[in-house]
Amino acid sequence: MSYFRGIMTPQKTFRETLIDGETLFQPSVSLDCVIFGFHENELKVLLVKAKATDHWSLPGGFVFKEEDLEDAAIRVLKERTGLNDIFLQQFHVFGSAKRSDWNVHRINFKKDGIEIGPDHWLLKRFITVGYYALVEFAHVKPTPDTSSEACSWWDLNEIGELFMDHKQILDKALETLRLQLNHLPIGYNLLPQKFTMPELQKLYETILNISLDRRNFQRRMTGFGILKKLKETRKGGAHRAPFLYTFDMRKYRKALKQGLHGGW
Amino acid sequence: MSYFRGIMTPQKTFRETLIDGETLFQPSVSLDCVIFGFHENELKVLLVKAKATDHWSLPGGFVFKEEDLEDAAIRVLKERTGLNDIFLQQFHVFGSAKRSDWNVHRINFKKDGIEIGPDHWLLKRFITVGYYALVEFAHVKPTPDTSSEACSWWDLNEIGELFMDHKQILDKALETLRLQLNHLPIGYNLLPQKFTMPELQKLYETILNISLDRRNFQRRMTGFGILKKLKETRKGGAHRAPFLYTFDMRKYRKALKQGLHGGW
DNA sequence: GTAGCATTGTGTCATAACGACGCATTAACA
DNA sequence: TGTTAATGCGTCGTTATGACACAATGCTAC
Repeated sequence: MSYFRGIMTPQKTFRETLIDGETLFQPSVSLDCVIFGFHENELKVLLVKAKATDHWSLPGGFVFKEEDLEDAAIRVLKERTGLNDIFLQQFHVFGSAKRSDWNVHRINFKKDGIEIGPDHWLLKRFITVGYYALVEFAHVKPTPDTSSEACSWWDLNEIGELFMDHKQILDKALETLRLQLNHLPIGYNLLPQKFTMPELQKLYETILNISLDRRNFQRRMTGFGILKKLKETRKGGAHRAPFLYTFDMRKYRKALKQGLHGGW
Repeated sequence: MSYFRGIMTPQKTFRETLIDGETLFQPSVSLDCVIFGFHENELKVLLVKAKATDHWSLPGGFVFKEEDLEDAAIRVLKERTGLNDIFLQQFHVFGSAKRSDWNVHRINFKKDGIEIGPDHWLLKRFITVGYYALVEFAHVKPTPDTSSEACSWWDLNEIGELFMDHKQILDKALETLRLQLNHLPIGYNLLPQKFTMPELQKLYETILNISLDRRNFQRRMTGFGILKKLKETRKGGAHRAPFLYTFDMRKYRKALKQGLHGGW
């Protein structure tokens, strides 16, 4: 977690929260969100850039004293994306005693004209809970908080070094996504309502990082019986217009309980 | 987590730890272990019974200020089982704000002649990290700590109500075990070095809670190429002596990377 | 000892799933 | 209107799966 993302209540400024944090938040615990979207046939991740840091980081936050951990994650997502009802999965806890060099934070704060003492709550050790979220790209309005320079989508392949251990957290999220692809409605949550078979295939290929045979993919997906083929096609592409599909959620959920059998 | 299991250092008594806890441990964070074993063709779980509680609970503990979360789990496991090098997997964080009614704890402590104030660190809110462990049943020496009445194996089917939300934690551990059966060396860690095909099958059947065809099971398992068939048989049973097998760890690990393909 | 019995070892067969690939169709563009 | 490139739809041989038959073996009971 970046040390000052998503930690503000709507009523309080960043500076106030920095002082009050110890009374507001559950100590020791933070959370970080890996927010996935799918756009232009690429998997994207929403990152934020704090003013005082050199690197981009995952949007994160802390847990209010009386707040459920999961509600805190929902709150952070709402703040950064503007969305409610986000598909959210906890995937790992990062609890190394030396996840971060907190001294860096003091220096960064100082650069920003903020002095914090060595016993400040923000400099204490935090164990962070990783959540990943799947969102419909087009519905998201990336929203930086007032302490951020930026909040924007990054192509998965273009992400370099991240703040603290955030790259590891991201990698673990991707690994989890892969393992859960046959057990959770991942396609449903990343794609728009209507989508084409090539789009669905590209999503699978991106997540699994493999390439698949177009025709076999189609046979298998339709074989699951979780798709409804529409009579519309997606015109405007340079070639033959592919048919649009939607998920048949009843059958999709039913199939996922068993896990979508077979390979990949 | 039971509120006073596994929180003692070797040097300190329970009562001392109760006082020092706030300075020793990372606040807000606890961990609970679901320790699985396999014995007499049944899946077992190691539970502890605290003197002051009415219910059995999962062995758990807290995290020292400078200790990695994972090391804390390893420490708890070592204390309860006597084992090093335990197969350990983090599976979920339980972060509901109202996981427990801490008032119950005060009453229980009082029964035991221990008075703690309303601001005592043990009565604060804890977010607990669930770990499951797989151990070789025969190697374990269940060891209660000095504040426990008992520490012993329970058959999975005979476990009734547990302390706080520990039943939910156990259920989630089982669910995770099921999902990871084809991706982690679960058989290897639960079974003794040498085992028979019927034993391996029973393990699968117990974890997945289904029954499988004996002959198809054997074909599939041998088909993976992860087993070495020995020339010995397990004599002493009432009928034909089954052959013994061991895992071919090289091939096992290699196969798990892809996931053991196919059904179940 | 030996017959009975329950369990394990091994194999068969039809069916379904899978991987690799061919060819016709169609929308945009030149 | 022909070219191009992506999509729709189908084939074929191989492999994996589910269901089941029968022989082999080690204890037990007489």
